[in-house]
Amino acid sequence: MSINTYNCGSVKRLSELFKLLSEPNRLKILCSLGLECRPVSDIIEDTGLSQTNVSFHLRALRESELVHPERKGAFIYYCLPDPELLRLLKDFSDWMENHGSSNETITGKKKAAQ
Amino acid sequence: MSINTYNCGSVKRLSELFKLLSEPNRLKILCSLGLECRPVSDIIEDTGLSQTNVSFHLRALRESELVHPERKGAFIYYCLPDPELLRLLKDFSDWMENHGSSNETITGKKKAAQ
DNA sequence: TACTCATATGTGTTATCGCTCATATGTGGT
DNA sequence: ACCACATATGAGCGATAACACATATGAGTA
Repeated sequence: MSINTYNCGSVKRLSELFKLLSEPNRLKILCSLGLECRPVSDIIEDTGLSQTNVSFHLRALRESELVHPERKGAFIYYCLPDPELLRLLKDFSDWMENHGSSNETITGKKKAAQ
Repeated sequence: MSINTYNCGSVKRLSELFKLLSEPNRLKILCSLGLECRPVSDIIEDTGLSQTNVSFHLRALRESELVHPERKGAFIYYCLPDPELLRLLKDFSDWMENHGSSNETITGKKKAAQ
């Protein structure tokens, strides 16, 4: 057992978290946010997504508290309440690179190495 | 920039990885695998999923090289080629706990464990 | 008050996903 | 060769997700 059984109790919640991160545009939004709080308009410009779409994804992120809104006048600034999340994303990203097996890529994009 | 811009180049691939992990049953399968190589029959018993369903998910995991099959007689053993993945999962799981915000739980369903 | 800008929300459409059923493939034993 | 068992695969169905459109809310300003 030990690490084998792993934390399978929280699989449900864990999968919900991953589901949130499994949407490229939502990831983009999180990345665009980075460590700063930014108004939606910035995110829109940054990601190139439609206003509706950004708002749509922000809702999902907000409801699971991955981001958190702050009014400032007419603008609403979104922040990552826990920037540690970025580190986790980076860990995964790095792992993917080294995983070497390489082409995760369903998209057919192949990369040289690390 | 720095961590802000993050690795937004590989957002696509990262999201694909997360999509794989966003399915509770796929997560269960990975957990059930743990560090050992195990035949499909074990996974089926362990997870309580149907044979077809397990096979279905194994295909997805296999095709992205998150697991890797090894024939042994009539049986096919599946392994995690890179157990580091389990650590990443654990990191996320831990983060979720501490994230405190608590109820990720979009479904509103609160669960102790099982 | 009315008008503008920033953002959110409800509805409907389309695509994708997870699952199951039935069946196929592959392996070992007789 | 046949049979039993382990696993994989393809087709089809129902649920859900992402998106756009139109519209609503809410803040600021005049």
